[in-house]
Amino acid sequence: MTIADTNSWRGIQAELLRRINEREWLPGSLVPSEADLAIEFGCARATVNRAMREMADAGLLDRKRKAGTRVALHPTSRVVLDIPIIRLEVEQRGAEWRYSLIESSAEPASLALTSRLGLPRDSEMLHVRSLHYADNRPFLHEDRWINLDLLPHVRSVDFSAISANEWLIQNAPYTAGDISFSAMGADAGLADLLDAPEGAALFVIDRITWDKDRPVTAVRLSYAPGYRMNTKI
Amino acid sequence: MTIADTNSWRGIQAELLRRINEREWLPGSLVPSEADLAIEFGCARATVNRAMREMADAGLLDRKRKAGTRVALHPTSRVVLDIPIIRLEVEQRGAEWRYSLIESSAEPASLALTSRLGLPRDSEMLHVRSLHYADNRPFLHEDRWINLDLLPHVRSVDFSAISANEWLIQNAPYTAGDISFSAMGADAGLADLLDAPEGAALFVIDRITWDKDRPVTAVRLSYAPGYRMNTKI
DNA sequence: CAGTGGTCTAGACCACCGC
DNA sequence: CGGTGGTCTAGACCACTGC
Repeated sequence: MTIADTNSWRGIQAELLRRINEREWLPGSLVPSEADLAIEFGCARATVNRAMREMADAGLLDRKRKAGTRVALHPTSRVVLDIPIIRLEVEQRGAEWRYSLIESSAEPASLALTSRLGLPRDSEMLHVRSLHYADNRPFLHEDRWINLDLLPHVRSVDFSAISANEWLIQNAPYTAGDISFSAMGADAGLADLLDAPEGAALFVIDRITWDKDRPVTAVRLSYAPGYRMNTKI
Repeated sequence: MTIADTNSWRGIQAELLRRINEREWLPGSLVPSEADLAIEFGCARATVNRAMREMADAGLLDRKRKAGTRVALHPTSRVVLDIPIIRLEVEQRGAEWRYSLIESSAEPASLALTSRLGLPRDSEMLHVRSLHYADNRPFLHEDRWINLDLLPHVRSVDFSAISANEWLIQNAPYTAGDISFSAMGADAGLADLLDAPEGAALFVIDRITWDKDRPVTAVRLSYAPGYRMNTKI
């Protein structure tokens, strides 16, 4: 009974998921050791490990050496978001992408920004603001600051021909990033640009990327009203 | 040269990441086969596979049998969000969590909802609305519909003693879910509940969970203004 | 100390698919 | 056909940690 269809790691994982979902293994309870499960399923321990490691990564199992493996008490759902290049995001929605540069100029960055990035105060950064359109309707406003120390040659890039979003992804690798999602009311300027009423609720993504502790770019994406970011668990 | 610090899979992965980040391997280019890399690093092929599989999962590499492994052309950044129980989310912020039930009653669900869930029209569902507080200030409004066909005994649960959020996580397993994030202006009712001005921009999470194609629950979480959801890449 | 998970190995077979 | 990644095995050593 409860024989996995196959003794592949996927089959074993499915069986383990079933036991958790059907409350055969209760939250918080200790589950058999890898070695025991390997015997039960008639496979190598590495195969059981492969199945269980993913479940532990996903937060479904808590594993500790010597203490063994337990079914997680508070299974936090883990959501994976893919954040593509904006052009591709628009095109994947079946819309025509268009892009328009508003402003690109080197300016001293605000104290709030430089301190957040760990740069000297009054550092000069390249400030690029642009609008992305989907089928000729404003889709999002991209407000970006680029670290000129790290990318000096960015001064000569023509951001009316390629979006900063796309240029950076192709030319400025990063090793880490902070992202936050929030909602914000549109101020007068944004409302005008996005063709929305002032105060309209906008979905906002703030992102800072780093290349080994050196900041690359800080960007705020403000989506036109009605935008939804969808995914599955 | 370019010797990995160790021949552990993490060391190898770090070295591969370095080669990609430093443009030693260009986007779109073919990288050596697992077997060749195993020889180069002096380790087993499985160890190289372990390192590369994660990078492929993360979208950094494109792998195909026979065709080999290439550096991804459009590295879409993949973001992982952990969505915990609301009580824990509040407590992790160092605030005191409090909860208050607004309403819990069985009602026929709207046509929009039943069709979305694939239930017969006018199906009766349990409608639970409640407020979560952080340090006595409104934190979020939870507006939930629960499938009474799937969970008939939920009628007798006292949702003034335990939040629907927490009860469901502990008692109603699911196998899949759809999530969407958006921004919404507060209507009069929400504004009043969340102690916010009418029209204030709210961060909203809509989630539907399924247990093998049967809907479990649909919920909308409307966060009080100022909420940010943070994560790292 | 001893049991558990974390990792690595050397080898093997297979599925896929470009050639 | 043959090269590549996907997976599985049997075994091994080790790190961690509860007892």
